[in-house]
Amino acid sequence: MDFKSVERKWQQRWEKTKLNHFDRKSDTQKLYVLEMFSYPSGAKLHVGHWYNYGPTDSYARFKRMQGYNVFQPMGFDAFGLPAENYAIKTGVHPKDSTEKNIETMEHQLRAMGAMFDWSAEVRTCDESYYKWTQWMFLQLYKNGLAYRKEAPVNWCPSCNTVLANEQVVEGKCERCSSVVVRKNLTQWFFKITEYAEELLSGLDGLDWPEKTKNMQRNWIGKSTGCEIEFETESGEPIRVYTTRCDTVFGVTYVVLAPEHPLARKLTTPEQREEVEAYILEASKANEIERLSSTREKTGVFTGSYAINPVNGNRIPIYLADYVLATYGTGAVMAVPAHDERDFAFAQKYGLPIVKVIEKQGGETELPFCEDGIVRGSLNFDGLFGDEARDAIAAYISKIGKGGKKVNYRLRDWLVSRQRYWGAPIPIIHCEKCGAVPVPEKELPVKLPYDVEFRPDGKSPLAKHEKFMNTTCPKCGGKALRDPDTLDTFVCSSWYYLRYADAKNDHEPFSREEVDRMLPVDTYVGGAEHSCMHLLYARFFTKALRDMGYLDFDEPFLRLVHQGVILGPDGNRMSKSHGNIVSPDEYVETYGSDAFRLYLMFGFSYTEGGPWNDDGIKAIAKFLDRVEKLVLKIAEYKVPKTEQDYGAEEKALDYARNYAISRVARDMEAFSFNTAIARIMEFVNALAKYDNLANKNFALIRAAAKDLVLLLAPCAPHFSEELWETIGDRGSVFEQSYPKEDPDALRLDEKEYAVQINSKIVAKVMIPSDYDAAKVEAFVRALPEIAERIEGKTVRKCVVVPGRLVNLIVG
RNA sequence: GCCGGUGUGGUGGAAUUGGCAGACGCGCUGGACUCAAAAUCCUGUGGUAGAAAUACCGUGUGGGUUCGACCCCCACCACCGGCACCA
Repeated sequence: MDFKSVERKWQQRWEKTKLNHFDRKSDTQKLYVLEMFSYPSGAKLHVGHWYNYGPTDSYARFKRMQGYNVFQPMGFDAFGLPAENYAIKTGVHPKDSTEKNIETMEHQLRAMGAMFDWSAEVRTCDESYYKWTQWMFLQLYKNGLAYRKEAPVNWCPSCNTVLANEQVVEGKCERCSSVVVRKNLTQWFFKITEYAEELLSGLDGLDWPEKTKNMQRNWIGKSTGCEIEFETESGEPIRVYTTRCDTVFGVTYVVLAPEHPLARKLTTPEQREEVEAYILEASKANEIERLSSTREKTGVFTGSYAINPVNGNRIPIYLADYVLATYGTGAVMAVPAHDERDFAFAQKYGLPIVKVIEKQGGETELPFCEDGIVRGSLNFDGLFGDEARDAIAAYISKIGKGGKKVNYRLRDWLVSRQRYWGAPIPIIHCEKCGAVPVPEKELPVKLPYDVEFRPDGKSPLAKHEKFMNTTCPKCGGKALRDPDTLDTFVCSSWYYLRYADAKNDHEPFSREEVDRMLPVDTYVGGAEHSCMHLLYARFFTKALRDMGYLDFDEPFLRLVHQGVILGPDGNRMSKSHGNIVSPDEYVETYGSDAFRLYLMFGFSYTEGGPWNDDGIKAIAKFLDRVEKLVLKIAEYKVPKTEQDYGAEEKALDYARNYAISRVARDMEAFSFNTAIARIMEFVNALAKYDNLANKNFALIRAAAKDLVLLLAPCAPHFSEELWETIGDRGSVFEQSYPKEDPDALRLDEKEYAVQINSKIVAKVMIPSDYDAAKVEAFVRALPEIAERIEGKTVRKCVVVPGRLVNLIVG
């Protein structure tokens, strides 16, 4: 088959007949199949895109043939850092390079022959899209879900610019190798923590990989503990959070994160110098370094003391960078006897270690960090674990020094970026009125084109006077725009909603459309988005629901992660490894159907693996074989008289129906490699039958038609072409997916493995309708079995219906 | 360091979830067609021993549970991925 002309022919025909356009008027059941949209950072589609989109498109086509009204849109996540970095390096404007990349990629996506509904295309960098991204920001702001606070950024003092984590290599700037420090800026946050509980509990009802749900659970990190207030001699109390309040009598010091607001206030004059040096040093350590547990604990004494509320002990206050400002209260009570980090720190700085928990029924070796029996803690002695924690928390609450507290590890989402290539934050800063939202009718706040985005200490937009200078919507006085842009995760947190109503120019989407089309039924994309994108999108959906813009709780009902295709050397494909495989040459040589089929057959979809093209020729051969066989069968004339239906016909019919049932099951499960294997088996059976001298033409023709239908989702152009020859009128994708005939799958006999003492000794056919007793009798009567068990007692007989008999003899 | 995942022939990968390990391919062996090659078709193909029937071994390693373990439990090894010292 000349795949090039065939691909062209059918792509044009699909386009003309609008085959891939979602039918909004139809009342058949909708099915929203979504692949994570492309990020056009590279100029071209890579194997990873193909691996995500090709097989998933086959799933979508399969569901369509099963009768669903399938919606499968595609778009581009077009804002982001790489385009800006590329611009800084080459001088090509991000808008120009991005638009060019999108053009190339869209062309390639169309050539893939997927059933994307391009009429719903979305590009996040278009004004018509980011206008509504800004609108989203304003809604969150109006509902108290967006706020400003100080937060540290990675700062390169030499480039005078903010760096992404990715741009910090071993604590140094990737461009100039200066040591990166952390610097506080006032930035916008979304209050995702307000939804922590629902984001956690909502996971239970989702058809997502258990692994991913666990990752999100850990990321949200709910814990139930106790907040405790420690008075200080300077008057300002320190609040700490602990999950081990049963150890509070063993507290021998308190530790604050170096960034803690009280850090400086609690420092005595004689400790000042040392503390300042430590705070500076801590600001240099990048987060990864700081989180390494092999790193030696460091800290510094503030000179101040706190009072342990339960026993009045006077304990020193330290700063140490093993305590994080972002978790809990940014301060911990240290119990060296029962916490490994505190133990190591106490040993290093010579702090007392007081044992207050004893191992139940054993020697207590310090640090002892498990639950145990409370000792040396007044009337709490003898209590154990949760019992002790409940009692002590209640006591702390009674004396007004805190109490039980649920804590989440999840932090609010920082959305400000000091960058150019993103959606401007629609806020105006007025000296009199403060932060004032841009009125909705003035959206979008357009991103100006003529901007100096080379790094020099300011957000690129801050240098654009025309952009910055404006008037305050409230008082009409002179005011400045927010110079920052939004994190691109904001853009991708609602795109799946926009697809439902992509051309709407007076609202982001109509409620009616979005409630009809959403939630997404099946979402397919990489596992690297488990914690960020997938959590942010869930947050947006819930927030929009609470504001009354939509009426469902979760955006993605089912989630599938495709695996990663590695380079042939087993490493992740990257320019630096020099192991990038381009899909283009394969598509050029073998055609898009063969390439897609190879991706589906050669890997376990959710596992991925190193690239290896050994099998791709075989796939092309397989398609040739199918073509020859089907075209040959298409020539057969079915006689008017009825034809024989004997054992061979029954075997073919079995193979056909077995394939139908298994392929459907495997396609549903994204187990594409086994689905294709079952189709291959069917082809083998069909070819075998075709070799017979006498054949039932009606049966073989019907079987060949089924073969084309089964193959259609996986090799769409190829199958359309064959269907035109052998099938009925119309597109193969307008046909129903074959349904298996249960009668044809019913076998009179089944092969049993016969075991004696769990070793296989024979294989034998046994009528399918035999019950366990009959099967046992049948097996024991077999001469070769009878001979083996003669004179021995059969102590037990295990029968697995349809599979196996195990005689235990002694 | 912690968390998660993976480990099956020469190779990509299957295994109805505790029931015949290695489906379906690739590669390789032998054969047919051909002067020959390619293409195509047929045959065999986990390892060891054996002419063969067959026997033994075999799912990273070592234990365990079970009539029966790639699958469940314990300990360990290797590789991959993620990371927030989470108090």
